[in-house]
Amino acid sequence: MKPPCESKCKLLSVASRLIWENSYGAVSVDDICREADVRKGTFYHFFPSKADLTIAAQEADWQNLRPRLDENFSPQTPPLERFEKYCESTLANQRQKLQEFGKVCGCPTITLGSELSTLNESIRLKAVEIMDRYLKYFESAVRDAAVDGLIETGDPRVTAKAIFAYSQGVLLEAKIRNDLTQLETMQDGMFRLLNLKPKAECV
Amino acid sequence: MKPPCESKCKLLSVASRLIWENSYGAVSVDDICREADVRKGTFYHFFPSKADLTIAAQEADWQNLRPRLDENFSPQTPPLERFEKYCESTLANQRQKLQEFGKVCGCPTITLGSELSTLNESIRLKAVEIMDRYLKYFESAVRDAAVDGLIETGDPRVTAKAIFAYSQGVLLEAKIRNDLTQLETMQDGMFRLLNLKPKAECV
DNA sequence: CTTGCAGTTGACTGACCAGTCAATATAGCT
DNA sequence: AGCTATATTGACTGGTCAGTCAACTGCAAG
Repeated sequence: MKPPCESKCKLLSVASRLIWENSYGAVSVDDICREADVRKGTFYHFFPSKADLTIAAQEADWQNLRPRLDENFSPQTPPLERFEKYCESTLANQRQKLQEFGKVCGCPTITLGSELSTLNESIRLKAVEIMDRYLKYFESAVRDAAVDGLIETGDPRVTAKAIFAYSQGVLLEAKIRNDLTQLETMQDGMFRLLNLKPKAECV
Repeated sequence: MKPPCESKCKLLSVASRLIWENSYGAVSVDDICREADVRKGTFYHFFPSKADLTIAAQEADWQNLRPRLDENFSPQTPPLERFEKYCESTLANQRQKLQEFGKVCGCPTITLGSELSTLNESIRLKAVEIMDRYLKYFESAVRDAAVDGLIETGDPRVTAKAIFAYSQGVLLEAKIRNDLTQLETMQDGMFRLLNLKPKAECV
């Protein structure tokens, strides 16, 4: 028998990758099993359904991503610089995927949420949960920027949501156009949405 | 025999609606035929494949949408007001769909493009084509606003792309959250992205 | 009246779908 | 060694998938 978790972990990572590269609907349980080199019975030993595996894979993705976000949005970093770092690491991530897979794949969570929001309530809720986790980083950065007097104040949550929506829109555009150029200048739009005070010469 | 185009048009409108409400992957040719009350042979008499029907349905959707956009973005309307009108009509459209279907469905083109950008090149290209048509409205409104001295100038195309990406991000967020509240304040973010001159008291 | 043709039908194909299950294997524990 | 949990297998089900096809229909032009 393989070391504990090997089959389960392999299923999670293969599913995560295949769904990211293709779509939920286009990836079958058989596809996932084949690439994970695991038989179907094993799949259903660990996961009650394809949708449950998908939710677990989303959570695993988040856990893998979190250290990067914790670093980008560290309270040790000046607030505006956090957005800068986030834009850079997002671009780097998409660039790497493009290089190894040949296509811009966008954000796995939002792509999946978009495909299934009307079809599978538990997957939709998982996407919302992860979106809200992102939002915490954005919101605290906006709040810290306001405290530092860098931006015209307003409801930080509203501003954070606008910036997040914008970033997801840019990512989606990049995915559909299969072209990263707009992602390279994403920071400009974020700063406009922040309503930077004129005197602020940061960046 | 039915009047000419009846079967073909029914297939287009049913496909458009089903794919909008569900997803490309979740809607089968059989589903479309059943709801259009047309037999499968008829389907394949008019369309060589499911993907071809989908592309034709996207084009038909655009043709139906165009008069609304032409009105929203009429050069007769002051430039900033055009964005205002666009936000209002988009919100109204989503609200109506939510009321009759029970779920926020977002933008059909972008949702489809997001699902299939890595899987079907011709559908991806159709989505890009339609996105570029949207962009023309946005870009000319930005340019007109600059000429009127309402905004800090910059490359109008870049600004238009940012506003478009933002609007799509907000729509996507609304779809995934199944909640229209952020869509109600979309105009604020657009105006921030426009870099309105301080003196501009429009709106 | 007949010939042609776009539109329509329904039965068909073979592949694939998600999910099931009883049998088997292996690990750690006593 | 024997027991029990968990892990694994591979064959199986019934349904659905996209797409095919030969035959049929009714209209219109010659």
